[in-house]
Amino acid sequence: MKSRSYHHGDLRHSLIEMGIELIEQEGEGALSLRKVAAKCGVSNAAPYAHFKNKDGFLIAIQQHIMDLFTASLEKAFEEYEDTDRSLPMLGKAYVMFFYQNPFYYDFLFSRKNISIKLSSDDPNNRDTPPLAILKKAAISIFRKAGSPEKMIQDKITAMWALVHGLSAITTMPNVEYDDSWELRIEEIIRSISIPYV
Amino acid sequence: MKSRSYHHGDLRHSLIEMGIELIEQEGEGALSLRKVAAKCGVSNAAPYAHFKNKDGFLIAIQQHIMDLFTASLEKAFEEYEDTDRSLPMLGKAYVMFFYQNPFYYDFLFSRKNISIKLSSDDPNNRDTPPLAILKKAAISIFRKAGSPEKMIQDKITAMWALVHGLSAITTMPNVEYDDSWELRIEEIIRSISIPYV
DNA sequence: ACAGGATCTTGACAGTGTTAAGATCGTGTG
DNA sequence: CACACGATCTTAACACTGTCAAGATCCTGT
Repeated sequence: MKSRSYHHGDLRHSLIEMGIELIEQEGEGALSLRKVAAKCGVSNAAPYAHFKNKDGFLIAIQQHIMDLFTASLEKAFEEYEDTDRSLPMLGKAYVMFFYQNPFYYDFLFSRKNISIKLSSDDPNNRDTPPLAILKKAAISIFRKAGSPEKMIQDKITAMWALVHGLSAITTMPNVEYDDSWELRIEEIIRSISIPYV
Repeated sequence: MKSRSYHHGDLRHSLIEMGIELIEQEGEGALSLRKVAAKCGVSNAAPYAHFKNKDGFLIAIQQHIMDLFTASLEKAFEEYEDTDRSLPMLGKAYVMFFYQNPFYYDFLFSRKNISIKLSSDDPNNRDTPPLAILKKAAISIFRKAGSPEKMIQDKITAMWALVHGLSAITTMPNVEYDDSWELRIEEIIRSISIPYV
């Protein structure tokens, strides 16, 4: 933590924080390793001691945002667990996380080449935490409602697509919303999920 | 069209085509104005006679892809007009367009700063053609089915979010699909839209 | 105490977007 | 038909970027 010594002390975290700050202020296009390094009072090549290259740095930021996303969904899951609103509220949390931080959505899903996976390709079907939480809640609800087992997969996918699509739409520039958008989100999700419950 | 003269003859179109080709071959990260110019046998600064800057070039590519998207939806709309499958099939066309060209999805929706709008912010509510077609078909179906007028807006948004979300999900890397994904798309859309029809 | 690894700096290179200045071409106007 | 003017293209340069090699500095375990 000493700031005047040769070694920074906490450079990795500082770089990530300053990187996010820079993107929020000037947009992702203005992000450069050199600028972030300068913001941390450190030289050009210093970041290369902590990240393989710029993509590695971006992936670290994505991971950081993904952790925030996970925490946000977990909180909503616990709050409404075993409630009749559990699924709509979880979906709303999914959408609101990005609605309130549009840059998070862009940054998490806009760079296909390096983006971390939401759904996994390993044979054990181990999804990323956010998706796993959503699926878990959905399965529970749909089973309880007596949905035919063979349709549950499609319903889960539909539920995921709905909230992900709402996230995409609500973070688009220049999309118009007549009413309070936040209130409508819950109704929209409910209008889809209710028939299943 | 003469290729050896000082003037290229059709540089603007060539740049766009070569740009798309380059992205498809080497990824969007490898796209540079200089490389595209070279591919067209033209010098560094030549593109600046046709586009204000790189963003202008990217916007032109987006516009080109948007035209393809519009044509694709219009075709599906005409094919299934006044059918009981019109809305699911239109939704499927929406998803399949991007599923079959994942790079189109990225390029159209991944760059918030410059992306052309799907929904418009002008008071006349004039949406972009693809969205307008989808809304038109949805309104017609929902009205015919006797949906309460004040819920139609939410249902349309849900429909849009569903197909847009499916597009996002199916173009993600490393998302696993057990069965033939194309067939499932129709069922997923139907499972949502049927209750309304 | 000190060797070795982690961290950081300096300096350099190739590639990029962009602009200014000027060369070449085509085309409408007299 | 001439020719001036605008559209198109080239050359040359600038600042900025990602990245790496070589070396300086610091920390930590033994």
